[in-house]
Amino acid sequence: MAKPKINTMKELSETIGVSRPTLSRYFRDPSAVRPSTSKKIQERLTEVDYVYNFLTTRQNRKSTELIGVIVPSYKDLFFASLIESIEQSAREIGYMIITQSSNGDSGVEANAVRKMRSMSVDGAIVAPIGVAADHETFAAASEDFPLVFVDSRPAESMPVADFVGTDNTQSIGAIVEYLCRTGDSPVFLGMPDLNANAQEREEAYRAKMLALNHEAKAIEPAVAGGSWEFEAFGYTVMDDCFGRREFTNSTILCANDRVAIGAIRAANKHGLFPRGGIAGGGLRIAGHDDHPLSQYMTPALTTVAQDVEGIADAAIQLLAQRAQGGRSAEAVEIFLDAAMKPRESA
Amino acid sequence: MAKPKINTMKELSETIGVSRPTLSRYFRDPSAVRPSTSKKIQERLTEVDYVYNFLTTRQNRKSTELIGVIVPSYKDLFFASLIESIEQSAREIGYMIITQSSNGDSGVEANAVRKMRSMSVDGAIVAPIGVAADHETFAAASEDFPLVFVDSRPAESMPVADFVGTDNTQSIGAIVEYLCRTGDSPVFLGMPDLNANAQEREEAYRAKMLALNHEAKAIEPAVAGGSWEFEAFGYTVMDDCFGRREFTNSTILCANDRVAIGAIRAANKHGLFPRGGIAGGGLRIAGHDDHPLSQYMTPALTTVAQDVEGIADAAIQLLAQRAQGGRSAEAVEIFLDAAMKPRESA
DNA sequence: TCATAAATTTTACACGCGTCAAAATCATGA
DNA sequence: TCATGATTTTGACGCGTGTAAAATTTATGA
Repeated sequence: MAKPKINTMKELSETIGVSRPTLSRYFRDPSAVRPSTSKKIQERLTEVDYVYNFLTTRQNRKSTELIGVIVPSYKDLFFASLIESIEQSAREIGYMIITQSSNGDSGVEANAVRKMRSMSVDGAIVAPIGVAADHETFAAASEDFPLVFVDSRPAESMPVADFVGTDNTQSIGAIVEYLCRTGDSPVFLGMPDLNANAQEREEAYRAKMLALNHEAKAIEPAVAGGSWEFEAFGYTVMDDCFGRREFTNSTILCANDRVAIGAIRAANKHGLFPRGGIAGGGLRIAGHDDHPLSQYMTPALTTVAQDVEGIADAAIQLLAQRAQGGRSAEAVEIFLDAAMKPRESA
Repeated sequence: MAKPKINTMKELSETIGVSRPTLSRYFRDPSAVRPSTSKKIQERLTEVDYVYNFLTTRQNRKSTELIGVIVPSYKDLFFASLIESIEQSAREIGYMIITQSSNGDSGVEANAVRKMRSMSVDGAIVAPIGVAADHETFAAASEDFPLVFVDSRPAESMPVADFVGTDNTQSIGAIVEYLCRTGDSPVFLGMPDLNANAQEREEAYRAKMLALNHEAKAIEPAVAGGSWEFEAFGYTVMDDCFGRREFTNSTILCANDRVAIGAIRAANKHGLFPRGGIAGGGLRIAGHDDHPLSQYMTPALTTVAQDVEGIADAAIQLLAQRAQGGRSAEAVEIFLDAAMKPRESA
């Protein structure tokens, strides 16, 4: 009972009985043709199986309505959430996203950017590797289409590098303030130095500690963590510390939730969390991001929630503006606030 | 110090000093032109900034070297792992993947399939919603290109529906056998009835229990779980049970790790896991999939690991074969084994 | 009813690249 | 040096669709 398959617009125009360009106009805007024609097309369309050819339609349009998205990894629920939100926001304005993972590798990232160029995307949203990124590739790309960085900024600045992300000063400030208010002042456990957030968050921590008149202290990882396996990093570093009975009674602020999840695992292995929940004093662990699973940890992870939807939305909006309004304006940087999520772990 | 920007192949051919078709041949196969010409092109190419036009090149090739991937959600590390592996495997054979999330909605899924058709992909890998899928859309798509289902099969069968996934009978069988051997026989906690795995795994559980001469028992969820928020489902159901002091001493086999993570959280909330780890008797919880975070739970989750890379690889290979060898052959179904991951929780 | 303006449809060409047949170039041996 | 065959390059056309300009139809008003 399959409908007859129509492959080209020309075929379709013949079976419907209008000229091909009329069809083209109809697809772009059904109200751009005479109502009677529009109705006729609409009716016949339900009786056949026709799908437009994406490649050829985009070839000739000024806009491809494609948006490129590049993230360091899919296997990170923060980025996964971001992609899902971006896809959502894009869908709403009729855009399609092309996603590529850079696998934490600047070479792969550069290839991904080049692929975006080859696909003539209208714009790209990039969560950059950060360290050792290929700036020339980014610069060349930003000649072709607007580029919006999210989550973190590349190490060196770009020509017109728009950015949308969380205000680390605000988010880290909020949780440092919370931790100081509710118990011991925190020590900081960073994350592998892979993007700007690693440093920015540590600096934000130090600044807030200074402002609150506490001494800042960062845990020096015994292992050199150059990988994106944050949980393993957090676990290994803290397992090592706890094994030496260091920090077993501290408040530990982790640079992100994935590190914190590893740290919690280490703490539980060493039996450092009392059964009845945290009861003033003792080990506390806090994170950053509000990773979807952080509330399922035991103890449930206290953290600050990034406004993922807000970031996705702002990035898409920014891209849309750039696409229309010309590219001359200054670089825009949008910093969104994060919200405290006090739970059990601190 | 930016290299001069070249937009079209024609421009490029003029600046290099060869004809455009020669360039075309060079890009398809550098050895297809005279060595001296090849060398000349190669050298000049490093001095300019030229990116091929993806849309137009694919328009005229017999193969677009595009593979569509549709998953129910990005925010599920199993699917995220799958996508990452597929992207990897595809990259190795020079293919690019186009990913779309169906958001657990069959309407969105159907749109995604149509988008794949419009993009003239060479094939598509689909982790289907399963229940209430739009079969007509799938059937129409499979006329255009080979379709491989992964993870689960759609409720009704397709014309030629290739499938690659885990052998639930083997995987569930293995963990049921393990659980029975090491302690009490398990009760089964399913997952929301969203795809074929939900039922298949319960049936596999019942079959194995029967074979081992144990009585099968499934926990009846008090809540109707129709969403993909598996952790919330597992938590809610078990929190309810534990609140009534039911199953507090049982061995619970969950249909997947995300459900198990929720269940573990509930158990910890009710203080059901002894501090020193599981010591014969008492509550045990096991999962299925080997979710990347399952080893960071407390207790670390005992589970069976799906061979994600194997699935991705097999799916890509299958697609490649179908693309070359014609579409006449029978439907292929590949079932991969899963590997026991005994950890602390059972 | 007819001229004229407004709206719609069609004709014709463009887009950037793949590809084939024909032309040009090259290497080889007498 | 020249004819011959092999290889490489080029000219020309096609892909499916967008789009501007021309042609046609429809609507308006006297």
